[in-house]
Amino acid sequence: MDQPSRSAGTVRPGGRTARVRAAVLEATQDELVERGFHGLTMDQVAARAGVGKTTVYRRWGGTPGLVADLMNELANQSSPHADTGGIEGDLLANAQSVLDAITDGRLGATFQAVIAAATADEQAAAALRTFYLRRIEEWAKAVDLAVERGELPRGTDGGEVIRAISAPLYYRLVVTREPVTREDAERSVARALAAARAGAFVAAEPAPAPRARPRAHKAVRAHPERQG
Amino acid sequence: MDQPSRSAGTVRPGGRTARVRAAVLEATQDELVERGFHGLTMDQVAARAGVGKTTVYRRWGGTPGLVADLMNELANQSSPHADTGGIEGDLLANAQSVLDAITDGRLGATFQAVIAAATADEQAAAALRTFYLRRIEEWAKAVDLAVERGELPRGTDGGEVIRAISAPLYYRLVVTREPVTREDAERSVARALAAARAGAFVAAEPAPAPRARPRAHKAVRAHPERQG
DNA sequence: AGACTACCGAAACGTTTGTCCCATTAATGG
DNA sequence: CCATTAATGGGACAAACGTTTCGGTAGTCT
Repeated sequence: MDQPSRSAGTVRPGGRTARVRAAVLEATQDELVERGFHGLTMDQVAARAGVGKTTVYRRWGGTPGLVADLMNELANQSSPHADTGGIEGDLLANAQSVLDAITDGRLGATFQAVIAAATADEQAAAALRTFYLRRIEEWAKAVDLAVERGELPRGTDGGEVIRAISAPLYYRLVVTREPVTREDAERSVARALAAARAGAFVAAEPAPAPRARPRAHKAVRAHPERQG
Repeated sequence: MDQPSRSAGTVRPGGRTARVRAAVLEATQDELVERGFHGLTMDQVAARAGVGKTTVYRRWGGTPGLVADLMNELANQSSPHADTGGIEGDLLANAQSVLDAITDGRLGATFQAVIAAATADEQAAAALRTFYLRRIEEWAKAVDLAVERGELPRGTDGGEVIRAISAPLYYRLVVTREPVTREDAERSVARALAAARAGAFVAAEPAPAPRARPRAHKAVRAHPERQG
């Protein structure tokens, strides 16, 4: 939200500023791995980065600002969706990357920290939301391709399929706080795929004819013959 | 973990102690509604409850302890699973109760606070885990009944179905931080149900014969002929 | 009713956290 | 290479936080 990465107008993005930012973000990540978000202190980060405490407060405001900036940094490094040629392979790749983001030591600590920070700070929440909406949008393309290949019903909402795969993993991470395993990821894919094939991810109401809307109260069913 | 509700051995659960606890927990909830977990301070809670700051520190230790105790209190008030006669109605009731727990002002603030607290404190995490595992276990019965009625494939994992319904809602709440609506809840039920009917929630490997294990890599399929 | 004692509460205390001031450093532009 | 000035860094400062002490209040038991 501020000017951590690149400032407006007539400032100097030159060497020192960038160097300080890199050192601070790296120190932040180290601290997150060792102590988690609640154990993150501005003082400690400044000391570890070898910069003045004042500087860290001035540029990031507080620990939520630090993790938010870190998240924005990760957002710039996000990779494109997989394209294995089949929808199951793509979705498994997606689930695997979610699993990494959760369980991998350094990366996992960062993501969990941002989730924690987002519960307390709107800036961190915005960074989190932006990151995931962008990520969902990217991976939704894989689903769209599968629809075009005829692997999934026409009209399937790609973004929702991607969410459906991530959701159970985050549920275990944040709500029930159980360990999240590779098997969980595979099951998640299998289930989302089963629902998608059954047409449960086809948008309910395109509403072109506003006449006697079909209140689907029993279950949502696929209509593959509808021309998208 | 301490002795908030009822102490061990030769203590006095008498009037005053219970009165103090009630006042403190209510003040805690009020503060959570107004300021959220990160704005919760022991000082403020004590003042609002009209009790001494020392007392709150002594009995609850810190703000995570407060929300953990609050969660334990809610756990005691949890209601049994719905039984509408059909699995879809039951699952919709479940989704609705999750939705309430998330969006309802007072209740929602409490649950979100516990989720936030759990990211920082093991005591709060334990309270959260216990609450949800118990809740899942309770609602899984509704799925089991549906299996017995023949509405779902034999061997369907009830707990996993219940998780699958809650997961997308919490995902929106905690990760993408989008508003969670009634439509989200209904969609969640429809999708979980579609996957369940397709047999995607049938346990993959009962593994009685450890010979040449069937690596199900294509998709998980139902085996309704297995004798439970 | 009276003694016992578990529990509570007000205030003082040391520690941690965040802010401010001002001298110093080092990019930038000529 | 030098002047300019954005940005940094150390240290002093105020506020918030959590802990400790000790006197007071009110259940509990006989």
